[in-house]
Amino acid sequence: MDDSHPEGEAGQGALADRRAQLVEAAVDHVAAHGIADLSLRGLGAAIGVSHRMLIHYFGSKEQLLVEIVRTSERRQRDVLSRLRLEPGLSPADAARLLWRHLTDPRLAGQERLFFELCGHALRGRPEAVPVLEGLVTDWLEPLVAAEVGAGADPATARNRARLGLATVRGLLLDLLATGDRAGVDSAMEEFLRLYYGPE
Amino acid sequence: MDDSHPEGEAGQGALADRRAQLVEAAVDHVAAHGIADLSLRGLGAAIGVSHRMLIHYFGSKEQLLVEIVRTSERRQRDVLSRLRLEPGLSPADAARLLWRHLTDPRLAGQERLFFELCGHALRGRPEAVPVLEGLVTDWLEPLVAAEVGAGADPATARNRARLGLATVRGLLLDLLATGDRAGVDSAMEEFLRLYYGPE
DNA sequence: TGCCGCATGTACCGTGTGGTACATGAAGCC
DNA sequence: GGCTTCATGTACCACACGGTACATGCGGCA
Repeated sequence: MDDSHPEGEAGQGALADRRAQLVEAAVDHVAAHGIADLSLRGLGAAIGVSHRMLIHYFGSKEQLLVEIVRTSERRQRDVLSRLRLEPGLSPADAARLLWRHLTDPRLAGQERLFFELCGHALRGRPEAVPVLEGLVTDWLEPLVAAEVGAGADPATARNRARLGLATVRGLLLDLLATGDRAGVDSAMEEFLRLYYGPE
Repeated sequence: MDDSHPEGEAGQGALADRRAQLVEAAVDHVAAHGIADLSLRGLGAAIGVSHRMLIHYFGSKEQLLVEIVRTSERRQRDVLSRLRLEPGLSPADAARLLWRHLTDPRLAGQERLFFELCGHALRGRPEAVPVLEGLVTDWLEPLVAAEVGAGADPATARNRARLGLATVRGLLLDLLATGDRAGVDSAMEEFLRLYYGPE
């Protein structure tokens, strides 16, 4: 068979639906088992298709990986967008809420995948490189806005935002590595004290 | 040939010397090219031996990886131990010096390898798992000691140390991902201001 | 010299991989 | 009913991998 493959960009046919469904299942599997030694056969067996079908729908493993990374990034952003902040919240409490969401054990697989992708991206693995570009810039803009809104001058706001992002990432890595939730939470509280002042 | 392989633990024969020499070359190569898709053949070709020899000296690829990780961790610790601090230095200046050392571009490959190994370790890859154990604990002790020495009570010292470690890691990841040295340095300065107070 | 032990190379094996050719079978359409 | 179209499965290919068997050659040593 030709397998003359379908639309180059996103379409809305049943075919695109099936693609989306497969990539969702793939991201679930990858978040649980890692992306490093993913094989089309193993993935297919796990999500109930033959590896032949994965090639059929995505053209190549490389393309599949690209889609997986894209979807994983989208999920990461969704974590933030699902966070509904009540208007009356202090900045420190808003940060606490965000931290609690990020460290939800149900997200652990996704967070592990994030750090795994960072490792691959730092090595120039093409499907993961886009992660690097969004790694800081994507998150900086809203954080800077929050800082400016809280009264910081733009230069300081940028530094503070970048610092906050880095600290959250570092503590998240600590948490995933050690599992010491109490210890990491305490360190985060210490940070919030330094960052927003006591009380 | 039998290849009845040599000492189970470190010895001092010429054989152990050759092993050490090979693993040093291997770490160099891995720091430059990543460990994810390392193959015995590729590594052998890069460092001038046949893949047969790597099996001969290390027994298996897995054992080689273990040695590579061990040596890479030792190098990481050496970065710290080579740092000679003059006694008169303020804590903030000592931190600045450490930061400058850690972000030396010549260490970039090593730092990338560190994050790459974190990713593998978080997935339970056996050769990398030891990284997780030392990831926080190894560094916490000296940092806590420094904090206590600077007058913090033990509980606060622990939180501050953990926070400092996480922030450094997060900013290091930012630097490797974006290459924006000036931006990351500014964020670090902001952190030092919060952490040690102005001036 | 003749032997031996060890380091190294070459050729090979079985396996798992990404990817392809071809078969099959069900749905739609005239 | 006969035809096409498409999704899916099966069988296969070439390749690179980790690992092994065997050959070769060099240094010490009696």
